[in-house]
Formats: sequence, structure tokens, C-alpha cells
Amino acid sequence: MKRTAYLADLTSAHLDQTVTVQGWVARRRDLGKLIFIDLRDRSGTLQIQIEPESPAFAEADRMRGESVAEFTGMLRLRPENQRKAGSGAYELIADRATLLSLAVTPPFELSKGREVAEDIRLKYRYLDLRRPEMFEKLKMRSQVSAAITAFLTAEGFLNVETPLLTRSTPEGARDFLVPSRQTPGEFYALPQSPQLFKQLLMIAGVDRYFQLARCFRDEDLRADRQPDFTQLDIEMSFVEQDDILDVSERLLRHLFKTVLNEELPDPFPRLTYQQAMNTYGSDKPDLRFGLPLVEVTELFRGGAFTAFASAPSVKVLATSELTRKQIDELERVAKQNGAGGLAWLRREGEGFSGGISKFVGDMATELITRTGVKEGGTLLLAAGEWKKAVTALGAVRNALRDLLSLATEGFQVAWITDFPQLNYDEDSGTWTYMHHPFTAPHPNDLALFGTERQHEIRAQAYDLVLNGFEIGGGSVRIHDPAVQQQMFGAIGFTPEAASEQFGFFLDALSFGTPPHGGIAWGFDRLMMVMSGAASIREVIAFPKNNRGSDLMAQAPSAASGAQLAELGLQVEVGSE
RNA sequence: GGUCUGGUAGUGUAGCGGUUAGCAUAUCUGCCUGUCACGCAGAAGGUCGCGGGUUCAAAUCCCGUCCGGACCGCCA
Repeated sequence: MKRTAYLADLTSAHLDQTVTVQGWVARRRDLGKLIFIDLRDRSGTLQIQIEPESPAFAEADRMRGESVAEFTGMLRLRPENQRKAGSGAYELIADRATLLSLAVTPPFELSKGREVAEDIRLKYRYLDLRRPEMFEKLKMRSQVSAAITAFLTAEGFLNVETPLLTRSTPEGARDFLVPSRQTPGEFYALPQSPQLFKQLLMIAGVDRYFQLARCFRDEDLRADRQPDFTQLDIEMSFVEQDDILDVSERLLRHLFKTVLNEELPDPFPRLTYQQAMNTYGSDKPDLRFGLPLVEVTELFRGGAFTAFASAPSVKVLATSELTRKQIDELERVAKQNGAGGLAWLRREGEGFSGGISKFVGDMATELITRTGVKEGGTLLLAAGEWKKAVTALGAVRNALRDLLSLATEGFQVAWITDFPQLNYDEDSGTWTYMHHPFTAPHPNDLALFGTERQHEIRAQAYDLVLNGFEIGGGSVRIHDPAVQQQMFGAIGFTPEAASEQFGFFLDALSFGTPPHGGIAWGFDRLMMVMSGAASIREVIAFPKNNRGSDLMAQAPSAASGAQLAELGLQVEVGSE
């Protein structure tokens, strides 16, 4: 029999009517003769009452936790002193019960939820997803996805799909390869992003494109990274950077308003890359708390503390009183993030004790003034080459956030702009692109190409940062072939090499390319932050663990000899 | 590749040289007609991840390994 309604949709209109409900047995309370069952479906729960004389009794008596059941009976208002909110105001007096599917004892108690080890939840993901908390995340994701589609469609964007089986191009990440059966020895690559395709769509005249695109990168995982993930990919023609930022802002404000009823600022704050790094030690600063890095390089220059005396950069963080153990832990963080060490000082009156205090005698007053450190408070200092020093202290800043619960409630969004166009790779001694090789440099900086100041070239590239997570990034693209040549030249691509690797794309650029640019949002990350989840896995229906394996489906798995033969492949498994 | 951290009944945990390996919950049985984390009584359930070592004695200490998790490298 068809169910009357979802459990949470039963209202006073159904009161004293015969209704049929279906769902899972969330809990069973057997009082001997009288049985109560809490039935759960995706909408909520409803208490079912089975009286001992009821024809439903024998069937209900067989039901166990997580079994699927159907009940028909009269919907009643609960006794007044027992009513709860929503469907908790009602109960169903069953006169017919059907056990649709008896469940074996589940491997974990669904009601324990969060307390259960994640690998067990992942192995039995379909059970984990029965938990209301998990269902709510799936639901929110679907709502955001629908809102994105509606908003961008209304703005004139076209949703276009791009291939998943495509060509490997030398971009940033490692590709996942798919062997070709029809041409043995050749491989497709799964796209790291639809980057080239979306630019080709601009060349094709689509003008405004978006797609919720699956992307694949074969790199090590993190709490906010999966090997296959979803990107909201956007590209627009005949626009400048501010046009792209404007659409992005309006879209994000719309999503937060409609889905979370949260107001985001208009406009979003903007920080340049330089400002973000210098002040917060990160290109994705968490702006839910202050704690800026303070500049003290010249205070220590030529001083008694030799480690700092000639350092290009010395930065300091002022925080509350910390224990030695906490400082040791923070030093570990600093070292893991590239610092040689983490110096510290404790304010005592108008001077300092502990740590490197014997070196700071005459600069104590100036340190106190600049940092505003309170009595008993701690200063944490890192020195070195500017980027190393600020990065290490930026990591310490985030560690302090976690240690002292500094982050405020809610959402803090910002644009990070003016990223460097080029990055010097110390290991290989070569220049590389920071964003991607088609990113347009700032027009005012073009003259710096090929000079020793080319690291100062600013790109028309920007990241969208939310609560310390990079949730989006994009750029204006190069549409001038001469600039493209300069860019390839800077990163050591000869015209031949460029043509070999991006030939079809460079051909396309030569046939009339509009000025264009775009952005890609990490959709999973956005959902993670919006839903307050601690990991990206919480907002993906069937995620992979930290080692890239799907504990439920047990992927990846070995291929059979026949499959390999058909593909012309042989496998050598790592022998030492 | 590296750093840190964990692995004890189905689940969550205590124990950290000598315990019958404890507790909670789930499971099973009995009792119970207004419960709602129902209650009460009882039962069953553990190669203490795996291998080696130290010791009279190892869940406990040491080494290795496997499996989780966080981070660094990596991820335009």
C-alpha cells in the first residue's frame, strides 16, 4: 500500500484518519505487552504504538533495529504531557504492521553517529547516510547545487558538459590515466579541471559558461582534498577581473542567504597576496580572528641575538600566557612549516623573561608597544627569508586558533588578489607559473618579463577564501598571442615545446579569441564550510579515505589478466 | 618520502609489567500496558591489529610491520 506521507509531513489534517507510513525501525521500546517503535524516514521520525490486542502485534514483535517496516493505523494526538515538536505531537496506533525487510544487527549504533570510528562509518556508508545529520548534508548540497544552476541560468550562463576521457596536459597535478583498448599503449587522462575546454567554449562564442564538473588529481589526500572532486566551473567573455568577482560575490551571497539565511558582506573584503602573506602568513587567511603578524626585523638587525641579527625578515605574534609544553608544540608546527625554530618571550612587567629574553634587554619597550602583549603574555618569533618566516608563523597562528579557540562563529569571506605571475622553484632552479600558464599578467607589469624583477609581476589571478579555506580561484586569461609567447618564454617553454603540449589549444587561440576569464570553486570544500563539517568526506556521499581507497567498494582493486591483456598492459608490482 | 597520533568484545572506552582484561551500549533470554537513551534480572560475546624481542611474567616495555587519522612535501 502506498504511504500517505513522509513522517514529518503528517499534520493535523491527518489526525484521526487512517494513514500508512513506511520507514526504518530507529528504536524499539518493548514494555512487555505494549510496543513502541520509532519509525524513521528521510524526513524525520514518528512513534508507532502497537497494542497487545492489535493484529499488528505479532509482526511488530519480530521487528529489529534498522528493519524496514510499514504500518497502517489511526494517527492520534499524543497525550498532552507527552507531545513534542513536529511529528512528535502525533503517534500512529497501528492495526496493521508489515515487516518489509528484517535487518541483521548493524555494525555500529546509528544513534552514536559521530563517536564511531570513521573507517567503520565509511565501510558501511549506506548505514551512516541513514543518520539525519548525514542526510541533511546531502540535502543541503543538493539545494546549493540547484540554487547555483538557477542563479547562473538566470544570469545567462550556459551549462555545458566537457569530456571526462581526455588528453593529458602538463598541468600542475599528476593525472589519472585510462588505458585505451582501441589504441594499445595510449592513454586518456581524466581532467584535472575543464580549464582548456572552458576557454575553448569562450573561443567558440558561448560567452557565459558554467558546469558542476567532476575533476581528478592524483595527489596525496588531506581533510579537505579528494582525488575525485566537484568544481563549480565558470568562464565569461568580454569581461575584466571585477566582472568575474562581481558575479561570484552575488552568487555566494545568494547561496548563503537562501540556504543558510546568512548575510555575507557587500562587497567582499579584498586583500592582496602581499598583504595576506605579510599580515597573516597565509594566502588563505582565516579572518575569523585577528592575531596579525607584527614586523620587527630592524629591531633585531645587528643585535646580540645572532640568529635574528642578519635575518631578512623577523615577525612576531603576541598571544596570551602559554605553557612550555604548548610552546614546544607550536615550535614543532613552526619547524614543520619551514622555520628553523620558534623563539619566545614572556612579558614580565616592562621586560621579558624566558626564551630569548637575555637578548632583548633594550628593545623590550619597543616590542611591548608594537605587539601590545599583555602582562604574562607570550611573544612568538620566527625569522628567515620573508616568505618562509611568514608562512611558518602563519601556521603557528592557525595552531593558536585551534589551541585557544580563537575563531568566532559564522563566516568570514575575502578575496585574495594580485598573486605573483611567476614562482621560482628552488629545487629545479626554474621559473614556473603560479596559477596556470594562460593567466594574464597585470598590464602595468608586462615590462618586467625577462628582467630580474620578474618575480614581482602580478597576475590577474584571485582566490576566494572562506574561514581559512581556499574555496575558489581563477584568473583573467591571456588572449594576446604576444603576451602568451612572453609567458611561455618566462617559464622556459620554447614555441616548439608549447606547440607540442598545447598545440590544439594554441591553434584555437589564433582564430579569434575574446578577452575572457573565469573562476572555479571547490564545491565540496564550500559545502564543507557551509555545513560546518570537519572534513570534505562528510559532504560527499561515497568518499575515499586518506589513502585514496573506498573502504566500502574496496577500490582500487586489481585488474584481471584478461582485462590487462585486452589493454596491452603488463603490471609490475613494486619489487625492491 | 617525512613528522605527529591512535589500534583492547559489534560499537565506544578503562586498564599501561602479575586483574578471572573492567565499564557503557548494542545483541540474546525472561519480566514489565504510556515508553520516548523505557526499566529490571540474567546470558553470551575478547588470538588486547600482526610478527619478533626483553622478562620468571607483556594488552602493558622495545623493534619491525599492517591499518586508521592530522599535518609537511605534493595539490596550476
